Amino acid sequence: MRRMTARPANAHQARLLKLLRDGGPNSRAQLGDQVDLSRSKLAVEVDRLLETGLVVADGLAASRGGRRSHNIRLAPNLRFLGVDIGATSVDVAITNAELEVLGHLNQPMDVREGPVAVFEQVLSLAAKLKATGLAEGFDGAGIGVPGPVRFPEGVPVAPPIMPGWDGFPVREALSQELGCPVMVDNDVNLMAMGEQHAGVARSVGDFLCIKIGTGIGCGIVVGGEVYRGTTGSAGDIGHIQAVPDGRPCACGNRGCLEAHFSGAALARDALEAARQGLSAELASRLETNGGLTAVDVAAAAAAGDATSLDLIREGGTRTGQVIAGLVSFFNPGLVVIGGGVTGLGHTLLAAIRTQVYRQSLPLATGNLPIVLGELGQNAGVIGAARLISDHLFSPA
Amino acid sequence: MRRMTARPANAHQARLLKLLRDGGPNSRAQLGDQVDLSRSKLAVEVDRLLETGLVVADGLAASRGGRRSHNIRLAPNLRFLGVDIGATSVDVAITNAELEVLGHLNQPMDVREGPVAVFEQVLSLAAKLKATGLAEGFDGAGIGVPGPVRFPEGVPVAPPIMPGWDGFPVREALSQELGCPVMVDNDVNLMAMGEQHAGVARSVGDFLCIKIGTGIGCGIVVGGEVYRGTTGSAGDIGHIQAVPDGRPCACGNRGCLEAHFSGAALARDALEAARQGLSAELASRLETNGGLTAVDVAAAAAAGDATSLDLIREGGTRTGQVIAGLVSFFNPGLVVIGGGVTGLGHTLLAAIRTQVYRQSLPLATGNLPIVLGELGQNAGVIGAARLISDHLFSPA
DNA sequence: CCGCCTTTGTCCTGTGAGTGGAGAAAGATT
DNA sequence: AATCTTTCTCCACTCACAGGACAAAGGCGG
Repeated sequence: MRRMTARPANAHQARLLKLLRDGGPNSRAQLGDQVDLSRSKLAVEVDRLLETGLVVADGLAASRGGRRSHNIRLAPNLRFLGVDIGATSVDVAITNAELEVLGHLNQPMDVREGPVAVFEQVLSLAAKLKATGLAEGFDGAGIGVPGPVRFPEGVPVAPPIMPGWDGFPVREALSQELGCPVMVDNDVNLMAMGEQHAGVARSVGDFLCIKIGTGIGCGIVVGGEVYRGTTGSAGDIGHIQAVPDGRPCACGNRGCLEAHFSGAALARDALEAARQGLSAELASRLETNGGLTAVDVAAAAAAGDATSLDLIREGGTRTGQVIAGLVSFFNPGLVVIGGGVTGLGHTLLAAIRTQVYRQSLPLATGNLPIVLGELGQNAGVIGAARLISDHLFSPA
Repeated sequence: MRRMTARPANAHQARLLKLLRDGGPNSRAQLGDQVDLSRSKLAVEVDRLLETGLVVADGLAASRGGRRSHNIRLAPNLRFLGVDIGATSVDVAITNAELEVLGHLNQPMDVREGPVAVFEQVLSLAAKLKATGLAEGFDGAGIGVPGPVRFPEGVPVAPPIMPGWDGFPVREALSQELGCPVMVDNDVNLMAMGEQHAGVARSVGDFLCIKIGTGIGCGIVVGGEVYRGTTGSAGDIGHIQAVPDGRPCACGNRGCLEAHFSGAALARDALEAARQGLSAELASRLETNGGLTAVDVAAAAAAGDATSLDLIREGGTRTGQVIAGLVSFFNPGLVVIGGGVTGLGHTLLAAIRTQVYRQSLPLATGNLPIVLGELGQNAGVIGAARLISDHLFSPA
């Protein structure tokens, strides 16, 4: 099947495509209300989009009191692939052009196996999704990796937790395999874009998106655009010092936030607590599973285990301390908390909120919502689809 | 005398005005090289600018191997007023349209006297400069105040150190008095704009500008534009916690950076040291002057006083700790240190650098210059002139 | 000093983007 | 059935802009 080849020829067409992506099928008249073009000009551009096949007619709209308008929508056969590579698992999803998730697969995996092994997994998951009839091919793919990325080239740079990925041409390689355009970004940035597109951060221009998973990272959105920093490492807050002379960290320093609270740190603390006999609940889980993860702590906390609740609260406080500093500095309109340990939920959120509101100045926190992300596992893949669609729906 | 009334009619004219502002007088041909317009179009726009009187002919340019081109420049009688209100002094300067400082006055003063008293001072200083024949009137004014500003309206909001200024219509009032357009911003943001326009930050897109004066603030520049945050309080880093359970701060918390290091904190520490007999140098200065300020500490340190050097080093370390966190988060291409205590100079800078390079990840610090601002007292007023010129040199 | 090349400035025409109005088409309202 | 709304199409007109022809002004070698 022939895939999307056309791109919008000008800014007007790009604008229209994004309106159709974000607002779904729409009548010509409604589009006219949103774009500030004369009717004649609009008709010309819409006709050209129809010619390219990016957009198709979709019946008649309901009347608004007069002649009914014609509906148009993005081509229903367009498909984007969203890939979210985490430290310990990978998510792959297929979306339509409106970025609705049509199918989603998740598989445990270790990034440290290296890019080749991981790519095999990703491609096999993509093939599995395709086999269900959801897609006949991909018009574009977005992919997130858990480390800094040189964005224009789509290449990871010096990623601490993914040895073997440094300099690997992710974009180039995946594009080759899939035969479609690919964009690469940091996983946290994609989560931020996901929540911005379809989650809690709709209509917020400046916000922070804290992702707490195996590590801790922060997506920064300035004026609706992801800010990546000079070398692509912006938002790397896991190694901000949270505790002076605190625990040694893999990075060589002491007291890094990530050493005190993250999925990995939480598992370690829980193991320690179980071994020391501080928590019967955790000890029994350790025995059953032969190991402990953040998920066990979440479950134990939900069952009322005091030790687990304390661990979560203390972690939330540490995280809150760091976030308080960022809030003073950045003055965001919203802070989103997401990532794997979101299962820790409201206990964590409450601890973070308490600390931030206590430590930041009222002017910055006065009207500052701190909320959990609402897309869960979908945030990353939706963000990935959004990334590539933004690229493809821009003038060439 | 008639003042500037015209504004650029379109983006091309705005572009040309800014080129002439930033690059000085220029030939039509050279402008053509920079703007990617056809010669005919360029000629039309330049002619229109000449008609408005914003730019004037300025003789013939040197030959580049053929017919000599005509020079043009911004009208030489255009004047901007730059005002930088600090906590303890006020700077007023007059610039031409190229933002060169033609005259500069500085006067000690206390913001806490309130807006009315301060405005009187500012207007009298402006009048004094005018009286020297530097200007016959002002085409625009920029003004910086030491606290958060609701930027679009030009009104201070909840400024901690300037009671009485909250909600005072600075923009409106000054515009009325001077009879010209006025823009208001935080003093730190203006310092950042100054260093960006004429100082160390030329050609850097993303950078931080730390101003250490009576308090501590940080100007944030993203993609060449000042970032002000959701409520205009971005960069307010003085109350980030630097020392857990540290000194009580005026804001009600403990351990704020500003409570441990700033002009005010340094003076307090020096006084304490002098009284306790820890430093003969400081004690003698105390006796002579009847009080101590950051300037005394700088002088004592320059004279080799160990206690003063220690105070500066410790302050630099604290500041460096906070900056390290910001660097990890923001990944800037440059960090500029400026403000009143820049007299502390390289001792301070060395301590900050040491701490930042020790605590941040190599990817963020790898190629990160940390330097002193090079404009000193001029940074704020140049930034102020830049602010209003950016406004006036944009299409209405 | 003279011819020739280069650069700059001016004039003019062609093109394509875009606007706005007239009127037709299609439906709602009474 | 008559009238009002809304939508769509068509067309003429304006405007921004490019690009070429040509003139003006200078440099340079003989």
